[in-house]
Amino acid sequence: MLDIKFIIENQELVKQNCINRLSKVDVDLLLSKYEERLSILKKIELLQAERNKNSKTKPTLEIIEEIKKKNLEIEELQPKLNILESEVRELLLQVPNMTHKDVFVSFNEDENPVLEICGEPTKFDFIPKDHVELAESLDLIDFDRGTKVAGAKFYYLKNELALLEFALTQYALEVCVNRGFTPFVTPDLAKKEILEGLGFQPRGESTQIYSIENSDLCLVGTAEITMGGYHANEVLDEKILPLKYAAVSHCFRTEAGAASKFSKGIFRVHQFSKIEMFAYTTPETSESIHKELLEIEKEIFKGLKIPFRVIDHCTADLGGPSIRTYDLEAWMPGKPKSDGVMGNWGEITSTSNCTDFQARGLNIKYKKEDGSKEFIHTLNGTAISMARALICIMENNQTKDGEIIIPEVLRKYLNGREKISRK
RNA sequence: GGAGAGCUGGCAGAGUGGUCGAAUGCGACAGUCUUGAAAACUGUUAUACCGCAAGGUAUCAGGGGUUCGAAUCCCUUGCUCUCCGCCA
Repeated sequence: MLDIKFIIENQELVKQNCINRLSKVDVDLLLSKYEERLSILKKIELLQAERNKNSKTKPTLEIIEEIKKKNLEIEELQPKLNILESEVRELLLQVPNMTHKDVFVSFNEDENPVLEICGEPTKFDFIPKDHVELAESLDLIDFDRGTKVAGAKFYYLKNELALLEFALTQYALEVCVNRGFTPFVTPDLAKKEILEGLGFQPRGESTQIYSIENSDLCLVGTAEITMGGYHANEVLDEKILPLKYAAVSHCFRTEAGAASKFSKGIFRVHQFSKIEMFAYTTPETSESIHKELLEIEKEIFKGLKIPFRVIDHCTADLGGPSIRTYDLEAWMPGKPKSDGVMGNWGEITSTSNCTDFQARGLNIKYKKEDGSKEFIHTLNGTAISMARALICIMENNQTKDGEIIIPEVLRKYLNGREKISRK
């Protein structure tokens, strides 16, 4: 969340930022609720001060009566304060982070500037199949039984694809560890308060988050949640920064209302595995760490020899906590363009600089050399997201004979196998 | 899953109804002494919010209750530890 004082002092900037980011939050309402809250708080504190003066030692009957009166007044105001406090929090959680000055302002979320293209869209001298067809003919994914057992948008990975997921995990984890990241396997569930602190909205109609009934737990949509929550309510010594983590987790998303022909197969599913990078840094270094996260993402996909491009989210497409987000979009020969022609770029990674937005929500500070404390900066980035990486490999590496060439860097994890072929 | 014991400041640990936001020790920081260091001595040392300030309010795991007054009593949730059972 943003600092309420910052919002008060920069009302116009904040409002314009909300407009640029297509956020509908009512900043004026937030400010007036905050003011109202403050005036009631002051009244209560004054009454408490008056009351406390007389309750240090055993009071006379007269004074007891007086204290009782004050307490009644306080009890009357207290519920009002509680309501206002939760209303203020509710509104504050909806205000997006400020935006990096270099981010393209657009109200159209399809206008993300392309920064770079690495490799060229794969060319075939035959008509390429999409990953669903490939998976069917090679017996790599069982959609029907996934649906039977868990419902639509669940699937079983089978045979070489199941092995490939673990090979990808090993490969990406190795890249991260070589770059000084600490590897983790995290819980797949987390408390609502952690999600909220990080800027996720587990409640509401259009939430992407699964909640566990009769508990305050949610299924995580990304290990960003568990790694961001990792240091909640801690003060970290500046000397140990930056902290760089690479976390393996399952990810669960409701994908409410997301069904379409553009999300065929395992492109958009309710569950997948992912390695997420997460970094805690000082404000001075967060921007360079952000670049580093992007570089690692590129290294991982260059290593797999998958063509991709880098996009820089425009304001309309930025998530709430982020001031800037870069995505890698890989070439997916089986993904249709909006006009129906096969072959399109599809999102495979995303890296965001959340500055102190999440740290404020979870109260994570760092201690400087002079002893002062400040909110830390947090960043996250996808090292590899399995379902989508598998799509890339299947579709880009297919042969005329319907086989799939296994990327060289993965072969050592698969007993040296070079391709997946029909049985 | 059963039975029991706990949860207090950076740590250890006192405090069982009234100047307690909390003794004491350790640690940390600053100073004195010293060529320097150690030792010794002196002082400082939780957080958030309100306020220009003086100062005020809240916080002793979380929530609720009893009371004029709660770290202290009651209820409840969470967590930790010990023992038993079960289990990958």
